[in-house]
Amino acid sequence: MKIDPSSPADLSVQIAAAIRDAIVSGQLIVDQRLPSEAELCAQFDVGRTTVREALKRLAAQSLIRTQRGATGGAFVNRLSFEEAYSQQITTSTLLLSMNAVSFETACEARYALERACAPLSAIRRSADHLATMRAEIHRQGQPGLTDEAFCASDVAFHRALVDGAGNPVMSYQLAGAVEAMQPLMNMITFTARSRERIIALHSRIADALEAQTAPETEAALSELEGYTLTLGRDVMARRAQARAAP
Amino acid sequence: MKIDPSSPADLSVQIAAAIRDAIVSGQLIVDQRLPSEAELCAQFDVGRTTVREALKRLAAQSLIRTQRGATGGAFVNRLSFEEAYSQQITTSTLLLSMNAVSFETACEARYALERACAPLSAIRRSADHLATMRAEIHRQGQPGLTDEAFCASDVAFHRALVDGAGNPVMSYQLAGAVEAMQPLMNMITFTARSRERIIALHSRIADALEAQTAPETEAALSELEGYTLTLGRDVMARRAQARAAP
DNA sequence: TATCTTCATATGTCTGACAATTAGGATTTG
DNA sequence: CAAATCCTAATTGTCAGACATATGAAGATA
Repeated sequence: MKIDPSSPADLSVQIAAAIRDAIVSGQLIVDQRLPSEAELCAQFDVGRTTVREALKRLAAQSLIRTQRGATGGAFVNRLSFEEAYSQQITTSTLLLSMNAVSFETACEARYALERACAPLSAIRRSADHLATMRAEIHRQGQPGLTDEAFCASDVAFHRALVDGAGNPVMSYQLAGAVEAMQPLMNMITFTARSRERIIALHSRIADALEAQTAPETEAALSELEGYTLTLGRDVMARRAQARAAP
Repeated sequence: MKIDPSSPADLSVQIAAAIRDAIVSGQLIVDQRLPSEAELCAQFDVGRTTVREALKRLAAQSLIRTQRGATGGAFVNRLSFEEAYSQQITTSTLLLSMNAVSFETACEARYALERACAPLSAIRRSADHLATMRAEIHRQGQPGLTDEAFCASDVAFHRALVDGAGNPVMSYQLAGAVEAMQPLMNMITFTARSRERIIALHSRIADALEAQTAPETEAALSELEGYTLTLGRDVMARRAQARAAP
């Protein structure tokens, strides 16, 4: 692990990159302790501030964790699925909010990915997953439910569908789609949507999964996509109209 | 934006979280300049070290960028698709290498997601995408190609398929699947695979996309999945045998 | 043996200093 | 006057040293 003090890049960036490479390439393995800050200072011939900033960069990416005290230090962190989920959700949320992604594009991606779970979920969904879905459907039907709560329940429903596929890698990959895009869509469509219709489609999905019929699940998801898309376009059109004649 | 000095959490973590929240919630918008380090020190009533570590954490997540000089400072960064791609690839790679994900699980997720692109790609793939795929197929057939180069070409081929869907959100979501899992699979199967067979399947996929027939594309992908799975199992079995009788 | 104390070690934070970079204004020069 | 140059102020990057805080381990004590 070496750095170039004459490089224009910040030293802390270079040090972080060097350590990251060592982790990714397997030179440093999970739970292994990194040298102490003082040792890293000596190794890279830099001040402690610089080493610390490099370590904070890595900590921000969940690559390491630090512990204070006598036997403390920085340790290579086992990246858990949970941490990866939440990172993906933040990244997806920002990506969508900062890049002018059209409603159509986000909607298309979200449902295409979710349909990919349908065949697996139809085979593997457990009673637990079905129970979660039914419970969320029931909650969605309760009068007086706020829009926020309905949206959260909506996310939980789709989450159960995705998790039903019993593939943690897919659940991770879809975290962004479900937990970042769904709220975004809800935010756009909540004024216009019919809860009844959504609940009916959710029920159809749950029924299809219970019957383990993948094509029907996919069909219901496609219909939900179509409905969401129509809603989105309606809202957009209304907004454009409002802007044109205020 | 407030922090709690009596909290057990590190101050720099709290400050980073406060600023992150402000960005995600839209209080700070893209390209907006954050207060200078000195101002942030005063605002949070902490030392400059602490503020700087917080800013480095955010920089590591591409949430801000910093610039030196008179009109410099920290600015809210527009998270580009490219940055998001590379973050996803690193995360996916680590997630797979650190969490004992079975070959079957990774393979299943990867092809399920890629099949989700097939219908869109069959409709939208441009001549460019087809040309890329054909070029990669040609390269894959050249004798003397190293395993690394074959793997890279393999990734490029699948990447073109995914990009052919013309949906940047899907391309982003699939970056991890293609660029992290594909190399992993190649690493496992390269000793046993038949390049001819893979090339034949790639050609079948390219033909199907050229003819814009989604089902045939999906079928070819499924066959590729099946072949990859068989290979993986063979290799695993051979390894187990080698361990049992060395 | 069980509990308490002390200590060494490590990270977390603060202060002050200086270096490096950069934009913009002031000054000099043709 | 215009252009080039220099100067200056603002800002981040790095460093050194100090102290605060947390924590495990060894030693002292009941």
